[in-house]
Amino acid sequence: MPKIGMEAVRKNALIHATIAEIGEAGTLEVTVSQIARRAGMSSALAHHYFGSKEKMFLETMRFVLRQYGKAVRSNLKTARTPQERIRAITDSSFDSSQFEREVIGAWLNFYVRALRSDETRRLLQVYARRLQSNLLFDLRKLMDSDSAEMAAQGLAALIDGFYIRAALQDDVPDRERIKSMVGDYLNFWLEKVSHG
Amino acid sequence: MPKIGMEAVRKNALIHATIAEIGEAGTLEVTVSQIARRAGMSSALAHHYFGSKEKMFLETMRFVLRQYGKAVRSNLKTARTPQERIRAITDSSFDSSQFEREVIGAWLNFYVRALRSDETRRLLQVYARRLQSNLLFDLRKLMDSDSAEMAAQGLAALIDGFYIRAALQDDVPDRERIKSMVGDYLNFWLEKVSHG
Amino acid sequence: MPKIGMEAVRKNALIHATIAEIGEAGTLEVTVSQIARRAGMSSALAHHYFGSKEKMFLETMRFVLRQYGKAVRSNLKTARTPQERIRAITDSSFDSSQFEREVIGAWLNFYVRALRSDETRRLLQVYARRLQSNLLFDLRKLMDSDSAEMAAQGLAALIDGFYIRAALQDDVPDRERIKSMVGDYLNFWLEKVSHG
Amino acid sequence: MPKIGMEAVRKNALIHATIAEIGEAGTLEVTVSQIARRAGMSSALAHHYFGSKEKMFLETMRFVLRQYGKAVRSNLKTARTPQERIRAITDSSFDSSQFEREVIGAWLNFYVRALRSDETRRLLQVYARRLQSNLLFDLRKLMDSDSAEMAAQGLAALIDGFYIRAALQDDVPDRERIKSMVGDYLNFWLEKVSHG
DNA sequence: AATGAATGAGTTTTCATTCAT
DNA sequence: GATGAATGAAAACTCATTCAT
Repeated sequence: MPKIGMEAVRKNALIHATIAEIGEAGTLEVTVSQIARRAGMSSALAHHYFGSKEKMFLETMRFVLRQYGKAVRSNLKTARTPQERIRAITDSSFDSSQFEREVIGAWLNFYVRALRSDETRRLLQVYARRLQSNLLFDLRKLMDSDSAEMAAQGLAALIDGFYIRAALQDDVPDRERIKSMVGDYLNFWLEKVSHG
Repeated sequence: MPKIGMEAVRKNALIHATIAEIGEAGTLEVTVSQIARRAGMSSALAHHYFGSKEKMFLETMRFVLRQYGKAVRSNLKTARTPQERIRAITDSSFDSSQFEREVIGAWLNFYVRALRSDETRRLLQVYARRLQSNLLFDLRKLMDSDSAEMAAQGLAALIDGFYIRAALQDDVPDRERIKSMVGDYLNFWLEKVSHG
Repeated sequence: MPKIGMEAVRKNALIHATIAEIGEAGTLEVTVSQIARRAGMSSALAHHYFGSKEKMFLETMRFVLRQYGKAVRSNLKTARTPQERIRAITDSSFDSSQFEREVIGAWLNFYVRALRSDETRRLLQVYARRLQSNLLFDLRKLMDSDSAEMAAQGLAALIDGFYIRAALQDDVPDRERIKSMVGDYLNFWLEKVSHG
Repeated sequence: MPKIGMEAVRKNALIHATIAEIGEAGTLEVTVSQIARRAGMSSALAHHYFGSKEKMFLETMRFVLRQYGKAVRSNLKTARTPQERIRAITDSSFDSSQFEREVIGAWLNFYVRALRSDETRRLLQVYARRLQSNLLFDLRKLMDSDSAEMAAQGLAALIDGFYIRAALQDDVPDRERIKSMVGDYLNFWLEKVSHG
């Protein structure tokens, strides 16, 4: 077993600490010192590895997005029909790994940072578009292109909406309920295009 | 050039400057100085009138919520059937006054502040619940209570989702398109309960 | 009855408000605004009449010192023997008008201000010396000059000590007890010089 | 040029700078920046080490009280009789280390802060009571309990009075003179109870 | 590699003071 | 005479970042 370089270990620890700190502190205004302390090192070392707070947050974001990508790919493995594939994609946002308070906090953080950080926004959009095009690919097999476009937009909005409400409000349906409601929305579209 | 009755004028100017600054600067981390400068006064005066940054933001939030409440009430005036009333309520979020980039930025600011400020969260929840109960009141006339509950949750999530996407992404449907998609979602529910 | 000029009325109100504010707030860091509000006027008017906070405090100090002077003179009226005169002087510091929490607070304020304000220190010293020379005048009739000097110093220190302790500590003897202890101290000196 | 173990060094420097600044500047309204500059560092570092101005002042107070405690204990070492012990205690306040203008300024600062800071008052009272009970312990061996109580109160007031006068006035007896006058006061009491 | 030490730049907040009316 | 309006200057405090070791 090759010894893992300290760099990777440290960066990893900091990324997880960033997510944990945002989630636990319940605020996006976390300091580098807080994060570093949680990761068991000095803030100076955090800077040493990441160069800046901004870059550390970006790496954390990449990590979270990668996790999400993995969840999607994993769910897609057993999906056969287009419908199953769409469900696999939409369900991924509410997998337990994605739907933990901490991860939701991290996502919200990215959303807010994206308001002013070009790089954050770019990163977020790359993933958003990839998700959209995946959805579209399968939706188009089930309906006309215009409908597919709208269904994709609607699905994405519904997912984001449930996500943000989970972060900010109390009386929100649980994971399974949400998944089934998103599934219903997809069915609505399928029925609409078949009956219409 | 001091004049009488400036308090209302100044407070108003500061509230609008807060919204404008958040919207234009594209960040939620605005300082009192920035806002005061935009409103054409010193930061000391802003503190003089509001007491603290927190209170200034709370007042701004109340203003935005009041604006939203007005939009809802105005739209409800011509609504006759439950269906029309529901449409009136959901459409209000996408009225031009609500759907400007600056106002969306302000809303996002409140969402994020609600993460740690009890008073902000309370204020937001008061409005959210009022909205929910209004929707439920009319939805229950059209479907069973369980369905109404879910439809209300779904509508709220869809609205929030479109809202946040409008703030953060580029390729988002325009206002009218969104309104019609939210309307479609309502129709889905109405058909479901009538056919089911 | 000639109408008293507003200036005198206002100044008087501000001086009393200064004393009251220091006494009640229990701190020396009172603001001009607080004082002016208590006196029922704007802080701007306070500045109009006094020119500056410093000057307002100096006037207040003069007032308190004048009150003290009056108390001394009043007590001296009925005093016949040197001993009675000395008692009259020392007792004055503990007259009810002088020994109220508010007045003690004001005195303490002057002591502290005297640390950096030359004019305050000068004012305080003028009164202190006048008091000392009054005491000395009578003490010298009862003892040699050196003893008189020391007795005067000791009496003054004892008075100041009880005064500051009354402001800062809880378990301090009451007024009458203090008067009698100061009287005892004087008697000690008288006995010392007669027996020695 | 960072070195290890600087915390103790820096804190120490800041404590001494606090005392020096109060003493030399001749005012109690010293800023953290002034103190930090005198101690040769940035105000940020002062905050880093002490957390707040309040805490820095409290630490300084503890230091001064500790110094005073040391002086008392040192003086008590050679004291054999109750009378000698009392003298040892009362003399300690006028040891050169305690009676420097700067230290007196620091004490006065604490007195004033005690007006509003609960923790400061508590700290001050702890020491005051310890001193009182030490005095009482020995005084009771020499006189009845009531007299001992009064003698202790009188001694404390006399000490405080000389102390504050030394801080604020010019024509005050020197250290040795004061010590002997306090000693005289004790003797007065001893004679009183033996002759009375 | 790792960190304690250190700070500059910036944030909110306070307040004595000034001024037009 | 009186005040609301307004501000500059300064306060305490925070934090990302740098650096010597």
